[in-house]
Amino acid sequence: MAPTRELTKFAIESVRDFDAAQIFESGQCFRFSREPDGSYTGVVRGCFANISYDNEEDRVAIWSDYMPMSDALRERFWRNFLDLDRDYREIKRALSDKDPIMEKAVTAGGGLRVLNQEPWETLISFIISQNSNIPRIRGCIEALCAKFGQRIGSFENRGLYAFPTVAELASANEESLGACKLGYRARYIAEAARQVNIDGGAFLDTADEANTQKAEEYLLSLSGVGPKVAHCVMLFSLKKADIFPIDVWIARAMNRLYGIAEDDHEAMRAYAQGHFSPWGGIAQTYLFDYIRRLGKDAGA
DNA sequence: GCCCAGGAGAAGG
DNA sequence: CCTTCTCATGGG
Repeated sequence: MAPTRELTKFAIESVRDFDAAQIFESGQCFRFSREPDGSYTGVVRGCFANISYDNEEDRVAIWSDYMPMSDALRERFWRNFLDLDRDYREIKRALSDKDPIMEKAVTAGGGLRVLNQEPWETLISFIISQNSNIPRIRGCIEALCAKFGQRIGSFENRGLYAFPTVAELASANEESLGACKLGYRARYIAEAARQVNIDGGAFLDTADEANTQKAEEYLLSLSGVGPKVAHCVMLFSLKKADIFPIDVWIARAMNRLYGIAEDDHEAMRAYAQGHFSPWGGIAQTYLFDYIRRLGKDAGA
């Protein structure tokens, strides 16, 4: 990629099991866009970044805004975001051994990884996601960032904005939120922002491995957050790799591929717990990708 | 125009 | 506890 603003390059070597398109178009994140050269640009914790992968050199290249930190911390930052410290080769092997369906899913989406995103952004993004579709969710989030987030410059004629902070959304009124085409979700977001603003949302920054129960309980207490949204926040931003979020696509996959009744989410969760643990959440990511490849009519 | 979307909340049984 | 209805909107 030809940098058109003051960007610095950072490379991470010896990375395998990585496919930028699979990762950034998997529906786990909504702020990355594909560039003509196949790289992906987005904003991570207020930092603009363009991320690409060289399949022959096993190298991830990241062009980003200047980051005021040592190279060691910078590497840790991106390794954490991209989940590079997890051995997906081993996880894929373990999941493939479980059953032939998962083996196919893992083979098809072999470059997927579960990103470690910023919890607040993940929370709001998945409140928006309910009963919507991915292109529209992306549009709503970009509108929200442009209207309430801090401007951090531009890239290729597009304005760049940080995701709005808790305080920025807590002080927004419902009508101005409505301008982002959020529909009935505008109230959920206004209320959730005020709740988190008051209680500090402490857990959102301190993902305690032993605190899964408390994290879920807290999330479910927020406006507009039910089981599915809570589980997505836990999996995609709180490092809960064994959590198995169930949406319409996963329900479809568990029905068509595993023969479980499409409305029996409890049976699906039990099956996941029994067969995919401790990688239920990662298995879910492969399955989500796989059933969408097959199409909604697959196996019907 | 019609159906659907990475659901949640409230009401009613 | 469970089932059903409603919510606002745009992408395909």
